[in-house]
Amino acid sequence: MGKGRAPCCDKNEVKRGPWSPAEDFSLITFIQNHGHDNWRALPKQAGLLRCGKSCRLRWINYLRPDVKRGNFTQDEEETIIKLHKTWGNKWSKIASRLPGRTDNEIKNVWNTHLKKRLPPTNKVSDSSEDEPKESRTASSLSSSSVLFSNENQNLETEPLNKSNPINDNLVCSKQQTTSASVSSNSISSSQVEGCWAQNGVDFGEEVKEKKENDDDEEEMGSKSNDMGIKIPLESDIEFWDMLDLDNIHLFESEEVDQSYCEGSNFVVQKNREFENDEWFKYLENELGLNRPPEADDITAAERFSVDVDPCMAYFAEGFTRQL
DNA sequence: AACGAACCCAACCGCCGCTTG
DNA sequence: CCAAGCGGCGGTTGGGTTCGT
Repeated sequence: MGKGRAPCCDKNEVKRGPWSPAEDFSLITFIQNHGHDNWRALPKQAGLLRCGKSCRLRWINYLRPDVKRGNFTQDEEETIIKLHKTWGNKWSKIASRLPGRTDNEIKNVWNTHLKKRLPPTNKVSDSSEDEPKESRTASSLSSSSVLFSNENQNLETEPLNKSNPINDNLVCSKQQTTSASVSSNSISSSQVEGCWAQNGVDFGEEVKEKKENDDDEEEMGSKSNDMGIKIPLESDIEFWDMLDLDNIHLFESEEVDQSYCEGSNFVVQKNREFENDEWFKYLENELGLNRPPEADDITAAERFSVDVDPCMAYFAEGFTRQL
C-alpha cells in the first residue's frame, strides 16, 4: 500500500462521528449562503471541525433539501432490484434513477433487505413477498421516517418517473441534471435557496402525512408549523438539545463548542445577517414566541436571542415532553 | 424487566478517475 | 505527459435501536 494517497485531512484535527444539530445547522447555513464549490475548504469556512469529505457526505446523504427520506416504495424497490441486476453495485448509477434517493441509502436498503429477497439464483423477484423479518424492516423504516412534504404525497407512487412534474418541482434544480447522489460541486447558493424555498426549511426527516393520533405524531418526530416548515426530526431530543440554552449561545457568543465558531466565525456572523429567517420563524412558532407585528424591523435572529430566556420554562417542558 | 441477538443506517475508509497546472 | 489535488464511489464498520426470549 505504499502508493496510497495522503489522507485528505488530519484525523487528529477533525471531529468524527455523528453530526450534532448545531453542526448540521452550520453546514446548511453555509451552503445555503455560499453553495459548495470546494468541499475541502468548506469546513474551515463554515467553522466546522470536520473533514471536507464528511461534510460532503453529510450534505449529500442527509441534509440536502431534496433528499427524500422514508421507506422505499414498492416501485422503488423493484427498480433497485432491476437496476442492480443490470448494473450491479453501481449505487450511484442506480440512485440516478431514483430521484431523492442517495446511493448510500440505496446501498443500505439493498444490503439490509432487498438482497435477502433474492433467491440464490438472483432472479428478479416480486418484492411483494413477505418474509419474516421484513415486517420489522418495513415498520422500522416507516416509523423513523418519512416522505416528502405533505402536499407531495404523490411522490410515493410516482418516484421513478423523472418527468413527473411533481418530482421536478420537488427535487432541486441540480437534480434535474442527474442523480440524487451525484451532487455537482457547482451548486450555487441560489439553487440551494430555491430548493429550500420549495421544500421549506426542511433538512430533517419529514412525515408523509399528519397522523390522526397525536402520540403517533410525536413518535414520528416531525413537527411542522403553518408555514409548512419542518424541522429535524429524527430526534426531537436532539432538536431540543440544539436549542438548549448553552447551544443557543452558539449563535450568539463564543462560549460554546469552539469548534463551531472558530476560524472565520462564519456562523456567528451569518446568523446575524440571516436574511431568510424562516428558521427563526419556525423556532419562534415552536417556542411559542409570537412575533410581535411591530417587531418587523429587527431580525429574527436578534429577536430570538433576546427572547430566549423567558422561554426556558417552555424548553424544559418541551424537552421533558419528549422523554 | 433484563439481557442477548438481530437489525438498521449514518458515517468512515481507501481507492479510482477526472481535472488542472 | 505527468503529478497533485480533489470529488466521487463502493465497501465496511460500529453505535444505536428493536426484537425475541
